[in-house]
Amino acid sequence: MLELAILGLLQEAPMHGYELRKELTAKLGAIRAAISYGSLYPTLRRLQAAGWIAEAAETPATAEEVPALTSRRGRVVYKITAEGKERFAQLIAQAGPETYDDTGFGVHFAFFARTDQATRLRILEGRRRKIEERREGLRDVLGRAAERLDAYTLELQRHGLDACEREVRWLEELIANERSGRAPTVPQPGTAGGRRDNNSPPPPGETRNERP
Amino acid sequence: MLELAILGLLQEAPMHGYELRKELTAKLGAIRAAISYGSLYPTLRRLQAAGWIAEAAETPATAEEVPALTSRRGRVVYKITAEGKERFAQLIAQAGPETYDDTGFGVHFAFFARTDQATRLRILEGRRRKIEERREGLRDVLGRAAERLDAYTLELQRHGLDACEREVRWLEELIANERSGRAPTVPQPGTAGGRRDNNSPPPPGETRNERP
DNA sequence: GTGCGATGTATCGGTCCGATACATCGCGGC
DNA sequence: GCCGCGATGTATCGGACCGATACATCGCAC
Repeated sequence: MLELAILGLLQEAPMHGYELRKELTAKLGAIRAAISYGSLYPTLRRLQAAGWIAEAAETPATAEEVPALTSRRGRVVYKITAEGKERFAQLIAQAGPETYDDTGFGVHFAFFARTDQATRLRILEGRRRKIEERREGLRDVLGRAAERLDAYTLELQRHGLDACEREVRWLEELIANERSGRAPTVPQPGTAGGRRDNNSPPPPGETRNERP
Repeated sequence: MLELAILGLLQEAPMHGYELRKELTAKLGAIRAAISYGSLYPTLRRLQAAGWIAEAAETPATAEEVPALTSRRGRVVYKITAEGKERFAQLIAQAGPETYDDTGFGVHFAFFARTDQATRLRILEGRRRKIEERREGLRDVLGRAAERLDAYTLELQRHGLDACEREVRWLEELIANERSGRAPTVPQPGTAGGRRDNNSPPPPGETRNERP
């Protein structure tokens, strides 16, 4: 998952580790707390070894000398390679079972702007199926095994069941949008009107994963 | 976390691994998919080595002989020890930062029936604080960084924000319940009346972690 | 009698986390 | 003038947990 997220982000701009973590946190804030450096740096090393990313020269640009002298080992900026872009396209399109768990789905969804419509639909439906299964499991427990469990455990299940039902509805709307119209935004009927002027610029417009 | 969950479950009855996994899945179904055997068995070994749990003789009960002969190595039933109960009480009462992440909170909550009220309150409030922080982070991103992100990413954040707000409300109700009255069930105003005769038997009644 | 799904124990490699360490830079306070 | 401190920045280590895999037994349907 981290691999996919890094390749996706580096496609927008070259970055060094610290920056990458911040962007990752902003983009995936809804689904996970913050990527640990203990995962990030080893993964960067792995991706570099595989040839999917490469060190970009830390451009002094138009800077005068300041030409080292003190050994210089500051930030390491990475950029994605052509092979890396292919790898990203492959990862984003193929759907294993891990594509539908909480984290996997979140990461895939976060890069839907770089995913073609058929794949988007396939992933949304797979996720819906998975959540429906979880929902049925919870209903079973709440129905059949209710008297074996204490009130707190039951309350936890109820809250989980509610979250499942809500997510299924959300997915339904996204799927409907995907099939007919286009804009990824959901109307959100409950919470009054939009809080600002519901910013949906021209729909991201099939940004493809070909080379620019 | 797994350690805490196992200790908690074995306090209800001795069990073997397979059974433990099923119970774990039923009890924690709302917060995680299913515990892997790749975690479960090593953890059982670790707990046994530490003396928190012990192998219970696989009672043939009143069974006639069938006394081995074929080397016999079937299910291994574990039971909790006195030291294990102490360990459980210690783990359940102490709150590190991991107590408030999704999994940690879920496990603690699932054993609230074995937790004293002061600790319950502390954990609920800690969790609320953490979710409020996540919520603020998402609001920031949706407010300030909105134009830098594509429509799908924004929709993901919105959905996450909604989940945060919902969980905060849920926690508020639980906290209020905990402070004044007693029953852990939340009134749930939206979804009509209870689906069955809302089974809250005598409130779990401070089941303490002393020996029975 | 045979295959097949549920029950049951177990290991291995890999991903990711949390703690920790350490170095630099800019800025405000004394 | 200089000192601390928070932000920036790279890096490693042990441990928790997962997913795949292997293998053995039992009961039952076909």
